[in-house]
Amino acid sequence: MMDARIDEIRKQLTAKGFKLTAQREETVKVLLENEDNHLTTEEIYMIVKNRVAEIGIATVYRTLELLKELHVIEKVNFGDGVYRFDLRRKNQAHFHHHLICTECGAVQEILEDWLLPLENRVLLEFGFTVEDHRLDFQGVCHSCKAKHTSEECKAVS
Amino acid sequence: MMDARIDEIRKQLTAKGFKLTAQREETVKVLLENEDNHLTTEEIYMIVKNRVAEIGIATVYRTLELLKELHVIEKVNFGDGVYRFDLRRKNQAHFHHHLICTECGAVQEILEDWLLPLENRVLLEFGFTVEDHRLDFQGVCHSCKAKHTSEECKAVS
DNA sequence: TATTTAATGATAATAATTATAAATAAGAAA
DNA sequence: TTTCTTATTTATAATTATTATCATTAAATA
Repeated sequence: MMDARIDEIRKQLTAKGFKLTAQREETVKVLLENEDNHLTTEEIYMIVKNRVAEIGIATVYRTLELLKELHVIEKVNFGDGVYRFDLRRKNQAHFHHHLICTECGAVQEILEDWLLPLENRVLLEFGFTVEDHRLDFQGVCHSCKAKHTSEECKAVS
Repeated sequence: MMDARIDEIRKQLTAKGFKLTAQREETVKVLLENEDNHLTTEEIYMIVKNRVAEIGIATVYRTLELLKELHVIEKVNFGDGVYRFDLRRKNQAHFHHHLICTECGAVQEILEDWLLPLENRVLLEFGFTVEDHRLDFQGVCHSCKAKHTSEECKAVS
């Protein structure tokens, strides 16, 4: 299944005259293995370097930039000063939504697209044709709330 | 009206033991005068410097950080590598939505809050309590589309 | 007025990213 | 296969945005 995805990306690259080098392939693999995380360039570089020791960080930067151009990945910024990368899942045109916990920093994803009605409204009210979107919610996640209540219980007892 | 807004901010500051210095006041004024733009720290610094020549950029950074803490402004990142600042309008609890044109770069705002139903859904389905949100749409704005059609007309004639 | 504390400006330091240039690898042409 | 051309990489320098430091200044308080 991962091989199929890599082949697909190879085709996308060669179609535009690029090559899937060993460095690029390893970077793609790291992204595929971490589909649920949002890794920074640095983090991706560290993992890739363990496998292809002679890789330079500039190559990782370039590869990520290239994959972004091909819409294989998304470059996101949750406001903590670094860019993170997020694989666009197969058969999923839209960029998924995020629930960012302001207490523990956990990022949960909503895979379903909740914005189609709003995009229609944007077209009608503003004459703006939406090509992509981004929706993040900041707040307190389920487990942090659970932590609070248990702490309150302790405080009372 | 601007003075009233500044007074309000002064109160917020003094309530927390901070002062509204001349530098801070001038920075706030620039933000108020540019409510519809999303200025970078550098841009804000340049404008303020024209009025208070001896101000240093570190002060602008610090002031913006402080205003962010007080929820007077929002720090946003549209993915172009710099942070921009956006004044939270009076009587408007939520952070407004953005329509970002990928052709001309214009950023239009939706002031109305369209996300309340979705925030309720997030609570029900994920047990996640939303404190804030961010919604950006990328696409083609009305005037860029108009440009296209006129160019197509020229091409035909 | 003297004293304490907050805030500032100048500048150094850091962190992330991008540019450069020489070396290497890969594919196409001979 | 060998040569030629081009893409890609590595290592490193340069750049950019941001943060930290620290001496100085301004403001508030006793």
